[in-house]
Amino acid sequence: MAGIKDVAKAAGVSVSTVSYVLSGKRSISSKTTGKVLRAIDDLGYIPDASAQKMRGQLNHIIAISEPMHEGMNQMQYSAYFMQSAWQARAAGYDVLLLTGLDAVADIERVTHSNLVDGVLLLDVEERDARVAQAARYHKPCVAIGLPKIHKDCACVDIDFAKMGTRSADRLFALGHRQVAFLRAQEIDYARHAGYVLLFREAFLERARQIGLRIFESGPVDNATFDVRKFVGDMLARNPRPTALVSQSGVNILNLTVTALMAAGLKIPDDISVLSCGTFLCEEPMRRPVSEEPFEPERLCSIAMGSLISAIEHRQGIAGEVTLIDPKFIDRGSLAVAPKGAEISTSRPIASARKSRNLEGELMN
Amino acid sequence: MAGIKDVAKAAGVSVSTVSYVLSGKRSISSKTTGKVLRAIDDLGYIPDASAQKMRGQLNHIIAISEPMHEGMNQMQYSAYFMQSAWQARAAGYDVLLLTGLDAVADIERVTHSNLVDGVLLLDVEERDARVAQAARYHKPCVAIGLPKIHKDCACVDIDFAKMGTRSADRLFALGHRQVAFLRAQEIDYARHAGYVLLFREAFLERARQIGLRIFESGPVDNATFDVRKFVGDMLARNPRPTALVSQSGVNILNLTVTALMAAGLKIPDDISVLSCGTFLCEEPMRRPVSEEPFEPERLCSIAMGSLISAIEHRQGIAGEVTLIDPKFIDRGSLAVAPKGAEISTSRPIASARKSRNLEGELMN
DNA sequence: ACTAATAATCGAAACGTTTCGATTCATGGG
DNA sequence: CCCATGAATCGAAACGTTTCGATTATTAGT
Repeated sequence: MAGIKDVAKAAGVSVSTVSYVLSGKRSISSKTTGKVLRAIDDLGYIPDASAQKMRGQLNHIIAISEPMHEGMNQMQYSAYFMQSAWQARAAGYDVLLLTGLDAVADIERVTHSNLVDGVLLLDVEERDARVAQAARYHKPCVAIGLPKIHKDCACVDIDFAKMGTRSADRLFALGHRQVAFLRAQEIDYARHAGYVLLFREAFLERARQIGLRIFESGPVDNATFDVRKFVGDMLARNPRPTALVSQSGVNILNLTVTALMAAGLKIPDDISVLSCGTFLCEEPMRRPVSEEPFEPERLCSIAMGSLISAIEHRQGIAGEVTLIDPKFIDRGSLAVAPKGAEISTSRPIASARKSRNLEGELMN
Repeated sequence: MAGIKDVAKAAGVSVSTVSYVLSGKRSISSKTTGKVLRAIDDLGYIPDASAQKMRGQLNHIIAISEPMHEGMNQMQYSAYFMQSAWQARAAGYDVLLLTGLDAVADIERVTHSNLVDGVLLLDVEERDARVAQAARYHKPCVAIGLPKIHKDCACVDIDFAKMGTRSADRLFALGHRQVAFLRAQEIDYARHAGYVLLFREAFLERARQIGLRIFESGPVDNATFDVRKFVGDMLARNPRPTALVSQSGVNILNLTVTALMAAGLKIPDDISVLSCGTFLCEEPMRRPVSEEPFEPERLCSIAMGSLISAIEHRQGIAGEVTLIDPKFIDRGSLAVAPKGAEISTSRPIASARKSRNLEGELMN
């Protein structure tokens, strides 16, 4: 393998001259520059990354920590990871993936051994050890997510609390007063995934404040959840909910939507549906559903940007929190609450076209 | 950051003694060993990876190359990648992901700059530049896949040619003579994905040899493929195919199976279904289908094993080819060819009456 | 008690860069 | 013609390890 010495020899100059040609930190005559560049090209010289790093140069490597855990949503998982990798690459950084179960140890290993320039934390939970221990890394560190303890780590996330408040308000403004709430998977609450908890809490709290009556689903498990029962119970209520807010994954939501339609309800005329803190690939949905989505691309872009800026300007970012406004995607599954449904369940739901027409006329 | 000098000072020994304690390459008295280990622990010392690498030590980093390309199957993509990362980690290696579009340049960069100890190539195509250029890397390199030119690179893959032959034989042995063949996505043939071509070629060739009549689908595009037409055309043939071999993805296959069942055909009594070179997540399938699957886990395990062995024993593996026997998963969708169907299509297809009606409908 | 072997430890060179300070050479102002 | 300035280049130190050869301390064999 050709080293800088070989280049120097081939070009008939000293080692330091070659280095200065490459870094441009001192002026070099154009004649010499030419000779050196030609030699570099001839020999296919590429500087040794380790030697450079030893001299305090940047590696242009970023560690991404995403420990594998059970019930992990593969799609969602790779969405964040791929986005981050892509963003990093666009900025000239390579990505070292850490999936080990003892994440803190892994991060400490790669930072202390000076293998990476910075760290990005994915899939962080409400009480995340990786974030809590960030001070130990001695390298810039950014998390996507907002754990309780985050004073030693920069955090970037969607403002899920605002999302909860806003969703309650949104339905209220449309006249809904009875709202069904479909929980996320139980396992996500159990592992204290921040976004799940933040949204639910804020949503329920706001609902209470403004007088939205909530019918919350039982625990959800993708494999065993009984959608028919949930929908049955929901429609049996009096007064019947006129809107459904879902935190659940695309599969369960799709089944639920299908069941609602099978029960003769039209979306959004008879029932509004809103999915929050989710990532609906359009494809498998029976009917498009409006949502306040995850935004892996935007989040990763912001996080990676601030991480790289911290790295390159060698300035700390510990404790910085960036919450971005949730976005609303209108797929037409939200509408004004139907008048009839609030008063009594003994009326036909929507099975008859007439009744809906009548309602429509009455509302004019 | 504590360095080896600090440890030496704290333990009251020389730098080289500390190094020997760590590497165990010379005998050190247990008293000294104790002092040194305590100092290391106190200071939280972790050796600088760059300095070690400069002395010719291994990095324990493996580059995984998986260029992003259009129409990439996210699920399948991450399956291989995650498996590899997992296997690497289990062997004490971290993983550097290269997704850039100019893959050869990226690999050359990380190998020449001595950033990684070896390279794993994923998603390789029949004429894969990364494999063809493997000689330039000067580091051990293993590909999952078997391109035409592979003399400078070790290759690990399922024996898709054997899979093709065996599938033809399997159906023949069950008495099938008329077989429909559902192609993979056109884009996969177009980019010369090796497995797709190898399987199809071997399957069709063997079919010709033993006298299997093949009805091949038109070009498939996940977004636009007309499943109804394909199934309609297939059932309209005389004699009607008694088996379906599919190279297509799970979505199209599922639709096809659904259409077949809707047409009144029972699987496997009226028609056998076999999926080859696929990765059927059970969940979304309307009916389980027997398959000769991809085996990401096995493949990655073998590939990573031989890569790491080459790295650690510093011995070349260029040109080594490992083809593993395809596996057959019986999900009960294969059966002996129905007697009637072979002779004439004027006979009822299934045991039932409405099948003719449906045939008629489909032909409209 | 003396030598030979072995165990334990140390000092210094080497790995491939970057960068500081020193040196040389040309240029222009007085 | 001399000195000061700046451009172009060089030599050597430094980064944090590993490892070689040398040195000293210990043990065993006679």
